[in-house]
Amino acid sequence: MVRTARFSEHCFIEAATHLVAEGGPAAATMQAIARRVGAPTGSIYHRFESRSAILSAAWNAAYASFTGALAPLLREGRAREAALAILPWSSKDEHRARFLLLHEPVTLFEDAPPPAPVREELERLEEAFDSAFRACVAARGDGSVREEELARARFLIFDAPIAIIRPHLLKGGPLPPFVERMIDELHAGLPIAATPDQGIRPMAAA
Amino acid sequence: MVRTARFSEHCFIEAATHLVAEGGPAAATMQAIARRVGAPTGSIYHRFESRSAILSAAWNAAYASFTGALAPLLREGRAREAALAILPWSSKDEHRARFLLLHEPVTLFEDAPPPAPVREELERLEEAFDSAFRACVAARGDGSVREEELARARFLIFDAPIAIIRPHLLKGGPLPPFVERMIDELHAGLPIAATPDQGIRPMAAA
DNA sequence: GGCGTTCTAGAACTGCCATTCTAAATGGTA
DNA sequence: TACCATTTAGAATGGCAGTTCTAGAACGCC
Repeated sequence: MVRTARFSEHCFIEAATHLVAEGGPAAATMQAIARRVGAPTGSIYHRFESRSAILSAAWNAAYASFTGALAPLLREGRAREAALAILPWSSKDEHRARFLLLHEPVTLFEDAPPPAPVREELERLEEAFDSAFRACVAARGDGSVREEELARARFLIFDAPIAIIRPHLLKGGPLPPFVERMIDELHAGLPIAATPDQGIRPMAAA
Repeated sequence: MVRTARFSEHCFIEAATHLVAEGGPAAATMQAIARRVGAPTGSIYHRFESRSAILSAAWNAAYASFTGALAPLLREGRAREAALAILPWSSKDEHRARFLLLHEPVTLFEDAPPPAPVREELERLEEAFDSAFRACVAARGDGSVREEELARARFLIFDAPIAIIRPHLLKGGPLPPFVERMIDELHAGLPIAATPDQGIRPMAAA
């Protein structure tokens, strides 16, 4: 067609991801993103209609990468491996992990809501991830999925591993070796299938 | 002395806490805080030297309230009760819980660092909390404190309960009853004292 | 090889927000 | 009662960041 682009959508997303990972959402100003890429600020608007569009696109990319690593394992019912998958994923590129795991979306999009198509894509990603969880839980029990078991699975496979590595992401540097053991023991000690009514300890009834 | 103040330090902190809890850090502009209190914007500067001063003061207050509820239990070695203490604390006032548990400090203070005295107070609070953890871990073992055990204790008592209730804080509304059981079983299944080398399962060695 | 489309390039605009400033009000004290 | 430190009150300021605008450059097609 016409003039070849020097700057791709991808490189703007990459720059935004790095900036947020290193300095928080406020560090990812349009000028900072442009400066990092070496482009004029105006060029960003040829790819993204607004700041929240580029930030939410970066969020979607990171979320898709993460859930894409876990979902296949979940669908096979391999909960433990799925929980451990966060380790290679987060060390593969630390910036994306810091971006995704250290910031709530609400802190990114509070000024302006992201455009509809990007928001819809995130909803699709979340639904796909949710259905993978349901498949995992169903595979482990009698096929039915109770809310409590779903919450347990999400905690064991998603939130707990994140909580385990989060302090080390904040400090920076490599993950200590014992985080793998913690995730492992967590799965050995807390089953996804909720024990219906017998408290583990007498005091637990409370 | 002189003219009596209509607006206290406390009510500005309260307003800032609510605004962040409801709409994220960017919602807590100086004018929004003032409007919520019914004061002119200038009045805030008679109590706080800057925006990051008031936000960090609010952070310190919430952090002190939370750690103050846990520390006494920790020092007595009552890890399970400490882990469960987050439940009454967070339902006592949901706004402070949302403020503290849903936002990393980095997203609050990224524009300007908080003034030195407030930062130092936070360091004191963090040290006190850390020492309570060390006391708890020491009380449960032979008195020595290994890094791994400290990390386990922080996860079991602090990060994991937060991770368990976070999804429900994000959605809003009351906590489902099974979160208490999850925290309980977590402590029954994953001991603070690290099992030195015997994997729980054969595959765990990895 | 001109032409139109798409891009770069960067200056200009707009609005918002933290902060400051000036003036008026207040109320205990001397 | 007069004083004056402190506060209210709210307008003014200054800067920054998102967004838009204008001009010019590059490339592939007809």
